[in-house]
Amino acid sequence: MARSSDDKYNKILQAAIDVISEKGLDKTSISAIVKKAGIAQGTFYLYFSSKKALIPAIADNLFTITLEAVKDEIQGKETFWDVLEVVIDETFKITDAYKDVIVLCYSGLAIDYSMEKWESIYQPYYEWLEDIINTAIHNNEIINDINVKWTARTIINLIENASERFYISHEQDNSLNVVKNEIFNFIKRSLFRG
Amino acid sequence: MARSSDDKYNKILQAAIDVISEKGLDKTSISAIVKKAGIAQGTFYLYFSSKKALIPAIADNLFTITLEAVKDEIQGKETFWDVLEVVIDETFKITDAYKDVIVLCYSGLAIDYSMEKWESIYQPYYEWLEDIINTAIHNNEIINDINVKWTARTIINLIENASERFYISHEQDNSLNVVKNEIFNFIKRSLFRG
Amino acid sequence: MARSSDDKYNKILQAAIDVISEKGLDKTSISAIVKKAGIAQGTFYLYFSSKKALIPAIADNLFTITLEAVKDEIQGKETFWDVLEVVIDETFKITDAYKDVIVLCYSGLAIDYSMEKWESIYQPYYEWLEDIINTAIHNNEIINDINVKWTARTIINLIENASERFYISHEQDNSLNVVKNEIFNFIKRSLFRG
Amino acid sequence: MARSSDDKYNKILQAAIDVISEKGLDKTSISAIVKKAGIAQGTFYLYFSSKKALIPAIADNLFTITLEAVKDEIQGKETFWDVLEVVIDETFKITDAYKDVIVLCYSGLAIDYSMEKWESIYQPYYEWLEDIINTAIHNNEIINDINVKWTARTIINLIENASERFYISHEQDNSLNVVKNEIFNFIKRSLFRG
DNA sequence: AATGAATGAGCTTTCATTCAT
DNA sequence: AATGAATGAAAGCTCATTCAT
Repeated sequence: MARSSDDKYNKILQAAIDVISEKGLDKTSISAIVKKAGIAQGTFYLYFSSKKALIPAIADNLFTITLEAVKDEIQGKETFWDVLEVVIDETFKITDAYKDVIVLCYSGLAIDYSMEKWESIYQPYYEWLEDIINTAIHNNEIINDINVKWTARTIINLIENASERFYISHEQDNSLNVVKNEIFNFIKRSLFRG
Repeated sequence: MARSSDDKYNKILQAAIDVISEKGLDKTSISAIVKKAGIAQGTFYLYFSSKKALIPAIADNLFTITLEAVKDEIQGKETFWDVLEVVIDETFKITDAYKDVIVLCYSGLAIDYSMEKWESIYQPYYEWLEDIINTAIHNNEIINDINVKWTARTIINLIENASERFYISHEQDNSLNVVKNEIFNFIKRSLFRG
Repeated sequence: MARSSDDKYNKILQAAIDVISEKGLDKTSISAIVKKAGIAQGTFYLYFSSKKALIPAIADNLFTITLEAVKDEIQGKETFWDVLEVVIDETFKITDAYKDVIVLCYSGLAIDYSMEKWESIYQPYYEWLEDIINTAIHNNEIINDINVKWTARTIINLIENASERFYISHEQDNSLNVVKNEIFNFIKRSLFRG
Repeated sequence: MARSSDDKYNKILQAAIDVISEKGLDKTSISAIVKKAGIAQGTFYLYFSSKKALIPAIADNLFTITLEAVKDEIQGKETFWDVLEVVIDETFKITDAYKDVIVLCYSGLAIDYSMEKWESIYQPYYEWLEDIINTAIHNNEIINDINVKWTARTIINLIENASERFYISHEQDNSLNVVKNEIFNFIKRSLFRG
């Protein structure tokens, strides 16, 4: 949904991400955002209807980045397991890079109970993985008595949670590679068609 | 941590849960809480240092309830898989009952980056499940080449996420039982020692 | 420092002086000031960073008035003693007119131990009198074995205290003229070069 | 007025002086005072009718100390000029020791416009100096065409202000002795019967 | 489209004081 | 006399939003 053509829209969005990452959502004022963006107070409202409208926009931006990164990386990968590895790698990478923004998204999530908006943002990501899974089933790479929709969502959640526990909750008893391996195997054992 | 002996502490806590569940954290004022609790504005601050201090207390309360419910239900269950079923059942039950509070906890999570507090609240739950897993490994019920700590956390996250997607995100394409089954099997396939 | 061009700044300052004079600093709320000034609550904070920031501004305003009044009146006066008389006259006049504000300044003085600010406000007044004294020494009107800086400060304090005792502490056993005379002579006896 | 027999009264008074000296009047709460005094919140009100009632009590305490110190030191001094020297010495000494309390008294001065109370506290000090001056006139040490009451007040104010400028406003261009000398001579030149 | 001064509702928090024990 | 939990009024300040320019 990003109006990438519009200079100011993105300037504001980036300024918002920067300031909120640093200060947290609550302590971030519009005035701090516009100051960083180098625009006037009132101009903000020409591009966003309210402060709350920032959050879905930020989340949307984040998911676009994630999905694009994943799609980029899977070029040439053939098996489902290669794709899974890429998804894990990229999710960890992006979680590390955007941890503050992710936390913000969680807090934004609670505002207005805007779950629907949330779901619609995730939608393309879910659907993309559903396709991948269906292909894998078709190719006899993975078992077929699963609910594809539910499994796509579960896998994404699983990986996201693991990476958040690693980078945000600092649950770092194990090295990055150990954790990535653990999650890869956890999923593989569950889905692999032996 | 629950000072169940302290009348007023719990009165405030319950009022806070009620009001926040209804209105959301942002739109909940202390004055609404104290009004519901039937105490004076200042009295709130004798029991909680600030509005933010409510959130860990509420979360703590929620986890105490969950863990107690689980422990209650597993009386007499023998196998790991029975226990897993109970954990799934209870998690879904409590997610349903406390969905508003759970959302609030997520948003609270972002305030002050208080991840440490968060972790310490989950800790007993994690440790309890680690014990269960270790026993299951010992009994040859599940495979043994897993990282127990990481797996305990992952299972809990997995189940919580599934139930939240079901009750909070209203991802209800499938019936409750189908979903519960799906998650049970997802985990079982991954851990079962055939 | 008076931004006489700025309409609102002065409107607030005047309203603050009025309200504080009437009610005292402690019992004066910002809301009373803005009400009197005919502006919104938030507007106050566009011009003053806090309630406390009013006090130096008020004091500054008061001193500017005093010094200007004195300078106005000494036009054409030739001797040091004529000038001293004017200083006494004007100090008493202004003390009478602004007694409430002066009391407020004393109390404000204690807030934040902001003595430095205080000193910098007095500075131009002190320096002006130092010049007068130096000229008087040069003209052989007064003795020359004094510390000019210290003496300037002392004379101003002496006169201010006398007028405050008269108008604020109501130490009015003697008529205004008697008191003025007493102080004039006290100083003259001390400094006159016979 | 000091109920020196009453243990708790003085314990509170001393705690108040300590806390207020450190934090300033505004930021000092009764709760901090009672905590320091080691008594209960309510007990404060058995000895002082309100927070404001503290200030005259503190001031009274300060003046009692000052006057006693002066009286102590003038034992055996014969001339008015010896006494004047003692008054200067002791005033500077006490100003240095109690600067924070003095500042507090200034700010308290503005509360309630309680000038009358103020005057009554100073009264014994003023009267004591009037007696000294009358004796000096009688002994032909100083000139006789002065208003004794006014002069007593003026001398005390003069010395107090000089010492406050020195210790509180840090007007320390000159050494302590230079300043003391300056003030002694300023007064002597004004009053000496040559 | 862009500005930024002005708005004013509404919040959290403090704290002097009370009173039942 | 002493306590200290409870009170609740009161106030400073913030900040999302508006609107005249």
